[in-house]
Amino acid sequence: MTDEQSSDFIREIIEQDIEESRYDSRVHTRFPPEPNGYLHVGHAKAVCINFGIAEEFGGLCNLRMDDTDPTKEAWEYVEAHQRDIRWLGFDWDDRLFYASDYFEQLYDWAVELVKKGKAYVDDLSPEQISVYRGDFTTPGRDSPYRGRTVEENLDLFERMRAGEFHEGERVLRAKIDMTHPNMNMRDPVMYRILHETHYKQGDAWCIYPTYDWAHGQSDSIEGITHSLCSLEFEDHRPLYNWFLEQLEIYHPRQIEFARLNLSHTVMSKRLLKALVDEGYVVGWDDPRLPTISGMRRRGYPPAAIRAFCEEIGVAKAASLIDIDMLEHFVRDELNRNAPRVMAVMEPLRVVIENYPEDQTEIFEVDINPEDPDSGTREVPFSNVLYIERGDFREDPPKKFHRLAPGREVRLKQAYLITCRDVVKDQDGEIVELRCTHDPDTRGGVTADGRYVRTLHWVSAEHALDVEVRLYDRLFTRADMGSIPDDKSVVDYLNPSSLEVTSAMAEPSLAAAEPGDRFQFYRNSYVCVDPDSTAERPVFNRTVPLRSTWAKIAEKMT
RNA sequence: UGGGGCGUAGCCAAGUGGUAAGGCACGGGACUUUGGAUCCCGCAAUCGUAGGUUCGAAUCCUACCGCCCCAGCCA
Repeated sequence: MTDEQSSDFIREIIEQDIEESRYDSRVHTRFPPEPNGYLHVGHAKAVCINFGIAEEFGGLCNLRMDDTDPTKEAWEYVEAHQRDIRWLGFDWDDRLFYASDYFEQLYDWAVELVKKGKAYVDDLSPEQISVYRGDFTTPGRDSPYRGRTVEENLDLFERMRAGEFHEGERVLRAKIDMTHPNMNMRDPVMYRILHETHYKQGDAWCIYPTYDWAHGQSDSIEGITHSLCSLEFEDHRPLYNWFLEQLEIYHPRQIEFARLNLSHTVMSKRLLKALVDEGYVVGWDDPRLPTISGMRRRGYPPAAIRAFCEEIGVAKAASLIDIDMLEHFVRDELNRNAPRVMAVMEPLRVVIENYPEDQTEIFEVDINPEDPDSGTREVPFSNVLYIERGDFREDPPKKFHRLAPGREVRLKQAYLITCRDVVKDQDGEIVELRCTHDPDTRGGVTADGRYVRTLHWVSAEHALDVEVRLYDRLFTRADMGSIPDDKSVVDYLNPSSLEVTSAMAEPSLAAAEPGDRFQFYRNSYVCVDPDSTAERPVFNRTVPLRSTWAKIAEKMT
């Protein structure tokens, strides 16, 4: 966003256009979602491209709802889209538009095409239209209604609008070429009859323009210079050009780029909606979903998503990006900004034998060692503590450098302690460690500079019992776009994509608010969930910290 | 099969006739009050294949192969 010199083929085209004073050197883009579901990372990429390019070239980017299908759209989605795009860090000022607000203009233009003999009302059924269209190898045939007079077409089209016909009874079609090798040019449907209430236009209309008829003209109306869209619209470009030429109106330039595919997840609104509707996840904002709202709830910072979108680039090759890449940017951002806090996931009781039983010390612990200006927080210390069970081994393997009988470790910014004894229950289970602390190491400082590992800890009596939701990838398969025909995405759901557990956390966390992000020291980045209450704080694991120890341990087994 | 696109390391991706950037992942080391971070170093590409043009080709030409999209009154 600052000194980016990174470019791509789209930016190059735009630079070229500016140089040639095309569109008076203006740059005006738009992000045109349909309000029929929630936005996901794939949309985030498009948002970053459209808003980002406008920003870079000193231009503007509109937000436009492409709302031409009343059967699928709703205000809920319009609102969610705005919330999500703002959260991502972009702003459209007062330029929120709706394709449905152009319905009247679109209708007038359709009438104009009818008058020019370039559009006609067809009485064929949907099935017949499909048959008449032919296929890849067979040219289409003209509809028997293709030869209607302008007067007849005008009359019929008016009556379509007036509501005289049933759904599916007639459509308005562009009269282009039924034998065209590009299927989109075989007299595409411009209007269909839908006796449906539109979430925004109410019952004002019973004929609705198709996307193909509405999209190009909407861009034209808004004076868009560069209509950036995904690859699948490449073959629609000739059609959009045809409409614009027939209408002799302002002509934006369309450029297509590859949409984003992420490993271990799905990116189609249809599949996401199915997962939500069928209860495989808790909602559109389930932290396991790649939706913007899901990532927000999971704890992904918007800056990380933006950095990710910048890094993956813009190209035309179909790609599948490893989710590790996204997580890298999440960690990168959180490492620099997330306050550190101590929470013990699997508590092992530690008693400091030479520390006064009735004493409590308050230590000032760094909020974020990465950020010298972040200050400190207060953490209470007492003679009974919890440390991570995995930080102790009775019989430590070769490369294990943490606590073990007779060994010394540092408790983060508190004291160095040495393990003196191991207490077990009847089953031989370790239930407690008896340790001593070195009073000369207050704050974790050693006079002789001896090197010991540092552990996180929490005072038992002050600890907060919190819920922690551990998330993992939603699907076990990397490429969900190429599953076998006899399988469904549900077959690849990761059974352990969510595991609910608890932790003993330092008391400062009692003040945490939903949406607050932290690093559970040495463990994970987390984010307070909206389900959180004062009685029961709930944390979502955004992403675990990387761990070379985990790799070593894995190799040893 | 007709049309439209795309093929550069495990995954993204620069490169636009002068001898293959960068990021992710991975491996090693230094440092460390996070086995994190940081810093070094390493890693891997006969540039889909085969021909051709050229002093010189990932870049130009030809053929072939592979992958993606299109036969909604969805967007």
